[in-house]
Order: sequence, then structure tokens, then C-alpha cells
Amino acid sequence: MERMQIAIENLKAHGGRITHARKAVLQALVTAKTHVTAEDLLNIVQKQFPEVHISTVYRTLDALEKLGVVDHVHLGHGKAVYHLTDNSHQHIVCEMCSSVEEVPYQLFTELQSNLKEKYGFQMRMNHFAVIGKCRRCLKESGSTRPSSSTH
Amino acid sequence: MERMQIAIENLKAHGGRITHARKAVLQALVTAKTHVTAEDLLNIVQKQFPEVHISTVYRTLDALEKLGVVDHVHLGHGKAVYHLTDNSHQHIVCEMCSSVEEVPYQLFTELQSNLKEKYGFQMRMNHFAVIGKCRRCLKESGSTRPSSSTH
DNA sequence: ATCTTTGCAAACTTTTTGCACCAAT
DNA sequence: ATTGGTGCAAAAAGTTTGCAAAGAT
Repeated sequence: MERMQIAIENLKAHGGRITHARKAVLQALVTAKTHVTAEDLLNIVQKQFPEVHISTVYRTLDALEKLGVVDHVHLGHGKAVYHLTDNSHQHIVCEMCSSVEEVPYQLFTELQSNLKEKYGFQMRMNHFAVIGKCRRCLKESGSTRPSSSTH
Repeated sequence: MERMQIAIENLKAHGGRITHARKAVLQALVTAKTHVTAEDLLNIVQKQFPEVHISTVYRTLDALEKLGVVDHVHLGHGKAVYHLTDNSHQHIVCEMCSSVEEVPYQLFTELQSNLKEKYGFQMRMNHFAVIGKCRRCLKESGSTRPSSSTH
């Protein structure tokens, strides 16, 4: 409710209109919290408003992204995932089983300062995924299907 | 020449066949060295072999990727970029001007060990991009077009 | 001779866009 | 009343696939 209100005010402040679809997308984002695809959001939203179209979801996400409320990441092949901007974590994605785990952004702060210091580059937390192999797949390595890899 | 030979032997060793197209793609990769799209490669290859089709490029890249010779990254929206695996660097991508800079992988080794230690996750170097704002855009910040953002 | 790779066209997946209508302010 | 948002259908953009023919071993 809290976070929704902020986003809604933000939208209004920029001349945006508050529609059922937008509220529902926002609500879905707040609830889902992390790595949902546009399609995921659509499915959630359509439970309440079946007539909402995927293009509306994309356009809403676009609008929210321009306001800085939402961000998205390309975890690999396929769909992008969206989330509210202040979920401070990074994603580690297993290239064997495609699992996604969240790790605290603190692990990345040193990298962040190094990039800033040495390259003048201001790294954006939360906007990329680290690819590799997860604990489980490493253990079973070889025995398991490299299946639908994420890269 | 060197690196091409290694890749070629690798291909042969796995029952692969050495074709004009494959040699040309490999050559293009060796020459281009970094962040080329499948289409870039196609253009290069077609200078020598105009009949080569984009699907051949993709299939060649797939094959090379399975051998560990090639890797690809999704730098953001749009096309993936491919490169030979032993270019030990990471990419930092500016979300304002879309410029790509390479930084030595050493900056990432600590993160790598942390992820291994704390999460059992074996991070793959070279397979993701760090998004943020480059020095120049930070300086001009606001004054410049956020143009074709990479995210 | 065998089995892989190729070119082509067509399918597929994800995202974007044009347009006429609808709805929020 | 005005302007921005929506649904739809169709296009785009990037990549993958089925197939018959060509090519590498």
C-alpha cells in the first residue's frame, strides 16, 4: 500500500492517469516483489481484469520505468524480468538449471567502488545478473541435463 | 591463426566438420575479438562468402559455444554479442550512451570467491554486463540524451 | 557411403506500434 | 472537453527449426 501510493503519486505528478490496469500491474509488482516477467504480471493482473492486454502491461512497465519506480533485467535468453527499484539484491542465475537466487547487494559494493574509482563508472545495482553454476548443479555436474540454459 | 587452429582441432575432435562458413565465422571472431553480434559476424563473413546465411552463423556460434570456444552476453535490449571465451574481461555498459567498455576480470575475482564461498555459486566470468553510467555521461548528466538505453 | 552442415523459408518468441475507441482528469 | 491510456491486430526484431540438397570425412 505504501509503495503503491508513492508510485501512484509519482505517476500523477508526471501527468499520468491512474487506471485499473496500472493499479493492478503495480499491485502485482509489489506483491511479487522480484523477477517477474511481463507475462507473469499479465497473468496476475488478468485474474482481476481479464481484458487487460499484454501491450498494456508493457506500456505500464515502460511508464513506471521512466519514473524510476521499476527496473528490468535480462537474465539471459528470453524474457526480461521486472521489479521495483528498491529491492536491493542482485541475481545469480544458474546456466544449467536456470534457477535464480538473490544475493545481497553488499557483496557488490566493493566492485562498485572500484569501478567508480578506476573507471569513473557508476554501476547500477540490481540491473544485471551474474551467470554461473549453482551449488546443486555443480555437485551433480555432468549427471544432469544442461537443459534450457539461460545464456 | 593460433587460436583458430585450437578451435578447429576442438571442433574436429568432437566429430564436427570444418566448412568454409565455420572457418570464416571463427576468423571473424578472432579478428573482431569482442562484442560482435551474429549480424556483425554475418556481414564480415559474407564479404568472403556471400551465400552464407544468418542461421548458419547462429548454428556455428552454438556449436562453438558448446565447445567452450565462444560465449555470448546479453548486454541489454536487442542482440546478443559473442566473443571468444578467453578474452578475460568484463563489460561495463553505459545506460545513457550505450557505450561498452572492457575492464579486467581481476576486478571481479573477489566477488567470484565470495559467491563461491557463501553460496556455492561458481560465477562465470565474462558472461554478464554491468550496467550503469559512464564517466562522460555522468559529467554531462542531464544535458545529454538518455537515448537508446541498454536496459 | 555416411553423417554433418547448409541455405532457405517459415515458425517462434518477445516486445513494440498504429489506430480507433474509451476513460481519467 | 481534453488528453492520455487501452485493446486489438499487425509488425518488428532476434533467434530457432524443418527440410531437402550439398559437402566433409
